[in-house]
Amino acid sequence: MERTTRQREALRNVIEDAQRPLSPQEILDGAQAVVPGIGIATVYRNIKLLLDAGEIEVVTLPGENPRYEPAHRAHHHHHHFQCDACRRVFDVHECPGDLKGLAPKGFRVHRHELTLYGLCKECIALKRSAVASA
Amino acid sequence: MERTTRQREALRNVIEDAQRPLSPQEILDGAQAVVPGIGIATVYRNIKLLLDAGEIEVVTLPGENPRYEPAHRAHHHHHHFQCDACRRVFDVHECPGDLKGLAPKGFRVHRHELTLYGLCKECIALKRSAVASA
DNA sequence: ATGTGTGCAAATGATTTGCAGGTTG
DNA sequence: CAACCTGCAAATCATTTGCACACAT
Repeated sequence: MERTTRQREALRNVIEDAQRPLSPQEILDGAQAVVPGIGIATVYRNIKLLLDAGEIEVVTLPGENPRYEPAHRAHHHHHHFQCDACRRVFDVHECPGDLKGLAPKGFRVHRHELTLYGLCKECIALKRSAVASA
Repeated sequence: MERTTRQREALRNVIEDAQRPLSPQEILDGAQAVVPGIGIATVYRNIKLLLDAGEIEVVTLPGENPRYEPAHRAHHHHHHFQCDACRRVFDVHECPGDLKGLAPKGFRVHRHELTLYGLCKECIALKRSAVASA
């Protein structure tokens, strides 16, 4: 049965309080403040536990190391938008829908992942003011 | 100046002849058949060279190590399919089309990446024969 | 007390780099 | 023969695992 430890509680809180998906190292950094001496191995072990328990979810974008966020914040089926300027990632709740027809014949499609790239609202505004002040 | 070596030629051919993006290890395996003794370091060094030369392009899927494919094949807009069983990656030439409407309002979408997941033809066949022999 | 959890360090797996010797132009 | 290349092994980087000890229940 799963036990309650200072380390696990600290890790849970760090992930919960973050306003964005965190990398294992970022999670460790946050937990160090509460439980000095906590090790990176404990972070990885608990990430796995929390994933299995369905408390957190992994966010994997192409070419980037995995990050983790609370499951309740990640909800149901959704996609991501990454800003080419600020690199931040936003949730996209729209979905193109059924894509099973796209695969080569004979293949079976179970699910899909979509990442949109471009400029977020804020970076568009920043660019506009930069041009204006030029 | 860049020189012509058996190793480099072999690597180029393996990548060119493949019908799908290859991992460094897959490239090495293919090249071993032509140049026994070729090492993984040579594969990585030449991948970097070919990337800089614009001959090949990187394919990065969420949570996966990079794979490489010839630039002329990558230049056509396309997507990827990854088999949940054998983990191999295949090109998908179909595209759902315009996805600009999916992003939050105020965002500008420049491009998108789509990855389909499921079972490839071969793994479906393997599963079928496994069931048959059970 | 009993088994889970933790820290440390060694083990992985992927990729990079230093070095000494081999090959190309 | 000078510069470029290669193979090997050691070095990184991120992540995993073995072990002995600590701790929750």
